[in-house]
Amino acid sequence: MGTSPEVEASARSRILDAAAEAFMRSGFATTTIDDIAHEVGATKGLVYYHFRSKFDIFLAVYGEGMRRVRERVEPHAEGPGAGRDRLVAMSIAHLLNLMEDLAYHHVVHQAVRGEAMTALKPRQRDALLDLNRLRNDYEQMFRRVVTEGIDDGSLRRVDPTLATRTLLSNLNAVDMWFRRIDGQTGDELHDLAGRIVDLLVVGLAG
Amino acid sequence: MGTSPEVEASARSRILDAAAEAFMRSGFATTTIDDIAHEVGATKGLVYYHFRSKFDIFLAVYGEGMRRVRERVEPHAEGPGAGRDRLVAMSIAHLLNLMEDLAYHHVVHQAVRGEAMTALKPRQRDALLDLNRLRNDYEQMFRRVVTEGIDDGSLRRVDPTLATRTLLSNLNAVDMWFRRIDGQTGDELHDLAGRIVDLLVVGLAG
DNA sequence: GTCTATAGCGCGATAGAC
DNA sequence: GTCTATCGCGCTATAGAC
Repeated sequence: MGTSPEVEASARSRILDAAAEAFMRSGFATTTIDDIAHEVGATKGLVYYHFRSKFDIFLAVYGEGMRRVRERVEPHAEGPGAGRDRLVAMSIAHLLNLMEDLAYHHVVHQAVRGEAMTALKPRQRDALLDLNRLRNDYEQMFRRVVTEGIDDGSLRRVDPTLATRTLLSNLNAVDMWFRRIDGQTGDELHDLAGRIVDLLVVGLAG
Repeated sequence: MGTSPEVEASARSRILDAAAEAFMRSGFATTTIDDIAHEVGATKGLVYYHFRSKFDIFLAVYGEGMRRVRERVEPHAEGPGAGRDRLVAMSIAHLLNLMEDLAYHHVVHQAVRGEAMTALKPRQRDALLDLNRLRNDYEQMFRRVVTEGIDDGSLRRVDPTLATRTLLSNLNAVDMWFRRIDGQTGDELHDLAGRIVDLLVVGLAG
């Protein structure tokens, strides 16, 4: 909501980007406010003008990351196709988001693992619970499509909860080893994502 | 190597157990030496008598965890069976170790993700590199069996590196949600492990 | 809005009693 | 071998200048 289009990113969003990078590199507990400020090219003062605490920054990154991945994956959940096809499309979209927005994804993953647990003020606790609810809804969306795939015969009869958990934690685990290489095209990323999803959907045995 | 059998666990191993639990609960960076000492029912003094630093404790837990999982999985890698069958046996053994030794497994997983990175002294750096080599050998053992499975026709033609990475990170991701329930029998754990491995090997689609 | 300076304290590590 | 006491650093967070 700036006054002119194409302006420089706001201080707030530059701080969020820097924090996401720093949290990915060092983890929440080890990252210092000075690290974040330094990455922005500023000092602590700026950071504390825009955010009340380190944990509030973490929450903001978590929220932004969830918003972005949902926006990208949700459209593929609906539609006329078979459950299996929709699940594949969602999974590829999830992976592309991971690859193109690695730092934010990494922070969401940290949050899901329950890292970054300091002593929370009530305000922060509520915000965290809200975000975790969003995250559960996201998983629930995958589980729904898995169930529909079983019902329409495009997936075999597996435990939907276990299968969804397995699928998502595997997609997320890609952030452990994936690092974007310079010059990698969108097509190459799409191909890699497709091969990973194929391993999960079709399995190792034919 | 105590002087009598069936003695109480040594102080050193009680500290390791306590540290593994604490690192699992709070992560390396957030865990304090006091936390560990408190869990042992002692004070800092004891801990620093047996270990030189917090990171040295982490390394010792990492090493012990790697030793245990290797000991349990390695025997299944050899033998006359098809690659696929050996891979399934190894994966189930890996999961059973995870479930029955959750805290140690959790710390190994943290180490593999590259958490716990403080400024390392040369001595610690060398020890860490040694352990990471052990860990790479462990993954290499899985990759070898995957390749053999492809060659003998029991697995389909996939990229062995990508497939192994996917398999292992998925097996490890189980530590995110698995919590041992009281009264769970060994058979129940074995059954759960089998269903997870089935999802990975056979896939979601038939 | 952004900076500098500093308060305040938690925690890793050490010294030394028992 | 285990405890108590304490040092000293590094970091979150705040106060106040510009």
